[in-house]
Amino acid sequence: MSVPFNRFAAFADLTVAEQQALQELTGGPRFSYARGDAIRFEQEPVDRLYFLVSGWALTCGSLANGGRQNLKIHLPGDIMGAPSIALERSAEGIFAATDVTVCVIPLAKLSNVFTRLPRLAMLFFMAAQEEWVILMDRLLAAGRSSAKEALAALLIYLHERLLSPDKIPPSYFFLPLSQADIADYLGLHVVHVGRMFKALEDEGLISRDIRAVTLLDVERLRALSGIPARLLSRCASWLPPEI
Amino acid sequence: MSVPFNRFAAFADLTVAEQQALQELTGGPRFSYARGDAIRFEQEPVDRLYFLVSGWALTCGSLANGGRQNLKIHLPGDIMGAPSIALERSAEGIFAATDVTVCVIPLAKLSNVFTRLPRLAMLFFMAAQEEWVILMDRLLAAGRSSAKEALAALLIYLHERLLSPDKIPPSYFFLPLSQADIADYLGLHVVHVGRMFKALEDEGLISRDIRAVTLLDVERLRALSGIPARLLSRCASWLPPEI
DNA sequence: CGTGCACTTGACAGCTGTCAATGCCGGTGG
DNA sequence: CCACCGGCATTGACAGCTGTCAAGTGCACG
Repeated sequence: MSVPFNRFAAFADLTVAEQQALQELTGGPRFSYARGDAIRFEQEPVDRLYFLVSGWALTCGSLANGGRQNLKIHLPGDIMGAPSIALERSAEGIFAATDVTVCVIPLAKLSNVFTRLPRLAMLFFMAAQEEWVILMDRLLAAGRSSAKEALAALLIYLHERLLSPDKIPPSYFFLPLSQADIADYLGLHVVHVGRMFKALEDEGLISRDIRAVTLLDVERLRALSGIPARLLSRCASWLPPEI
Repeated sequence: MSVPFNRFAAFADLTVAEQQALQELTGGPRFSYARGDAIRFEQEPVDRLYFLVSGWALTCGSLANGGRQNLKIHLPGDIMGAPSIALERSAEGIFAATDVTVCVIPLAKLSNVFTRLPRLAMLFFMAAQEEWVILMDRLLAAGRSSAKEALAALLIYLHERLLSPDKIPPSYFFLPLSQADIADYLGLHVVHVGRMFKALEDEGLISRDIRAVTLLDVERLRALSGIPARLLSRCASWLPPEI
């Protein structure tokens, strides 16, 4: 069972050679981690990427004063660890939010793809830019929204990401993150995350189960978050030619 | 007079072909904008990048509730507008913080570089990842720091960026941003930015002039910010071969 | 049945937002 | 040369959101 690179297919229909190259990148041996384990710490030397095969993972940064923040929630099919390839030592740690399986991608293999398949290289570049936009929306939510709006933005974001594999929006979805995880994601404190969950529930926007949530009014939640829906570029005319 | 791509040279020594390609990318006609002008609005179609030849510019995002945030401060030599190449319509606006000169880079030219020069393509990819790390540090500063710490982080960031061209740290530097600009950058409000400037001044960490600032104790400011210094990867062994 | 983790609730403090008034400075026009 | 004006920075008072601390509940697990 292989996990698709949904992200790249969103930008363009992949050629056979490109699909094969991605298969090869993510075809290496699998490694398992238990919930809470570190997949990579901060300040480690950088020589690889990680492909998340199953489970949820968190990319996490920390501050000298002890503050930490979850920067990205990874779902199966995500590539992890890319931001640090520009650095001597990794800036972000990667942790298993549930039990996970990952596959290691040596950076030399990535270079090989850039050399052989320019169009795929451009898709990697575009995916990196998309990540910047996602983080930009995070910064907007953190800096210019209330805690409740930021939580709404997180729920909408997860809703959209979980929607993509089969195009059926699961307004009920599994949410294996603890409130502490979410607090670290939103830059809030655990107690306040609990208050905001309760506020959204009291307003009839969501309902909650054990480690799961139902969005009762997606559009009202989206409006509350204030983040516009982003439409990905598809088959741009300026992409490098297929090989 | 040409403005160098300092960023790429930081990752590897460029070949003649790579230098020529960059010259060509940034060799197009210049356009001038006055302080405050929009270079590109949000929600515009995306078919180009911008190269900042002179002056300071701001990349800015906005929220449905009217909140806006400056996401990136651009100095001469920066490429602007890249994040939106993954999108149908631009997510970020670009504005002139001072009078500026820019050069337009059609995306087709960028694709051409990816096709011809895989190693340079990888350097573009690494630069994109570096931008993510910078934004990640922003998010840490916004979410897990006090307003004073976040302002210290901004001053340290500018100090390091202004240092790079000639390696002489100008602890006194020109700061052409208004307090309103800085408030939008930090996710604070103008009045509070003024309070924090005054606090840093009262503590002997900085002194201020008209649109300029002096860092009186860089190391204490850095410690206050809590952001570690990042060491860029240089001449990584896994880079694609030179052409 | 005891332990530990996660979540909930309440009270209170503090940081930051908000509003309003003032002052400074440069530019403009008479 | 002087008066006026707009943009920007400063200051003060106050409110509100979020942080902080502490205690209590419920559930999973051994």
